[in-house]
Amino acid sequence: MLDIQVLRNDLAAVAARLKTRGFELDTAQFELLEAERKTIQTRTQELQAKRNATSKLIGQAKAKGEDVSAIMAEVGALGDELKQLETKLPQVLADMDAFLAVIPNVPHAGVPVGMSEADNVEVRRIGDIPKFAFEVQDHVSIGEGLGGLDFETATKIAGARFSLLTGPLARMHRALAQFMLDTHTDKHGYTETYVPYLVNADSMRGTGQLPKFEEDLFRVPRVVGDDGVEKNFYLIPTAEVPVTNMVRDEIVALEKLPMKFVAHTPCFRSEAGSYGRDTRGMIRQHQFEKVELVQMVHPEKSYEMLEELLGHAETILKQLGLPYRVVKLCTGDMGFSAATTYDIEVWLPAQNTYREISSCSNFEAFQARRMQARFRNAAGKPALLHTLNGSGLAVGRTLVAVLENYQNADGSVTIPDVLRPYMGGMEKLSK
RNA sequence: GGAAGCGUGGCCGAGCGGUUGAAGGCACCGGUCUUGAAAACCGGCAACGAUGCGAGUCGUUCGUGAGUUCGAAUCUCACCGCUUCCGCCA
Repeated sequence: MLDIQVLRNDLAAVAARLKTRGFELDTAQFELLEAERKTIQTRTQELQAKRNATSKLIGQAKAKGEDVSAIMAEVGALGDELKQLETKLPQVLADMDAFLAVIPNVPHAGVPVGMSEADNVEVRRIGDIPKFAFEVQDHVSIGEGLGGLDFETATKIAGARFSLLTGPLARMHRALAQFMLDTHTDKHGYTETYVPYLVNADSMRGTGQLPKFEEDLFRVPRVVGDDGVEKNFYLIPTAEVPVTNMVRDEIVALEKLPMKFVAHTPCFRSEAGSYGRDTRGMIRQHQFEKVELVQMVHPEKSYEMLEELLGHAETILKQLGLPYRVVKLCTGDMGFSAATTYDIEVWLPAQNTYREISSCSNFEAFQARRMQARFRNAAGKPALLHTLNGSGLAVGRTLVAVLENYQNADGSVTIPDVLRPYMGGMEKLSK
């Protein structure tokens, strides 16, 4: 959510910056809503003030035993208009809120302007791309060759875009998550968290998935109470949602900042609108695991912390010996809530390209404003936090990357050194 | 699933339908005292919103939503959450 004050004071400038990310702000509509809001709100408050003052007089007169019928008639006269306005005002405010809720964040000044992925800017490349003296296989062939990767059975159990791992492959999947968690908690100072995988609509709204992107989510309806009212749970599309919402409607003490949390959770995405993309393998699934880094920080520190968080995610790839590059997303390629985003892309030999494995973003106060997530500043006043998050990393895609980058001519896969302690000392996956 | 109780400011905790935005305490900020600190004492201290250049003024908010009333933290109803007891249970 953008700051409505900024829209009031600097509408044209905001519209221009939003245009760089491909969003047309309806400034006429805003001005219309704002004018209506102002008229109704000021008139309502005026009448309320009059009512309050008169009611106070009644109390005083009654205490003295005076006749109050004349004043009562006076208040009664306010009744109709006030009642009408008091019904109208929340509607107008809700209209404005609905208008604001679908406006994406304003890109930070340092974000390259562009319309698509093609305009993203490469920041660095790390690691040497492996050379193979044989024809490389993709992770599906490798996994099926080894045994333990079975899409047919997954499809039988659930449907398309699910996977089934068994044996050493399942173990390596777990090992990766464990290794990531241990690294972030022991070396990077994050607090491990276990969170709900089903969340309410307020939480989804807080981080920006709702109201605009409901079709990307798995919705779980449930009947609540005796009156049969239906409310929804939503399966989390990322741990960002439950973890960031920990501070919703909170005012945290200055000394508690920065707050750094890591959570390993499944993530559920409907992948509506991605029919036909990445249909083979584990790249794009309805359910996948991710180790997520989340920070709530002082607004002055958020860009510094973003670089740090990005480094934490990169550490995992370095430790695993996987080649990758860091890309700064352009205005047109960023997510709805982000002010700045770096993607980390890992090298996938079978695709002969880099593929996204992590996305690290600074949301500035965009999510905090929706969540009313605040801290008490040096002056003792509540102020909005900045929130950040990044994958550290997507576990399924990391498994894919390990299988492909560590494959051998005989179809076996060498286990990266850092994973061996988590694999009972095993050095190789083979048939 | 059954029974009872409870939801008040950053935290704890009072609160007759009418100067209650809300006693008191803690925390926090400023001051006096002190070589410094602590203690003690004095003072300040809710959030959000509207409006104004500004000091300010006004409105809303006591779990949420409806209702009664000229007026609701206080009365009524529904819902949500928490606690305790019984039953069931991974």
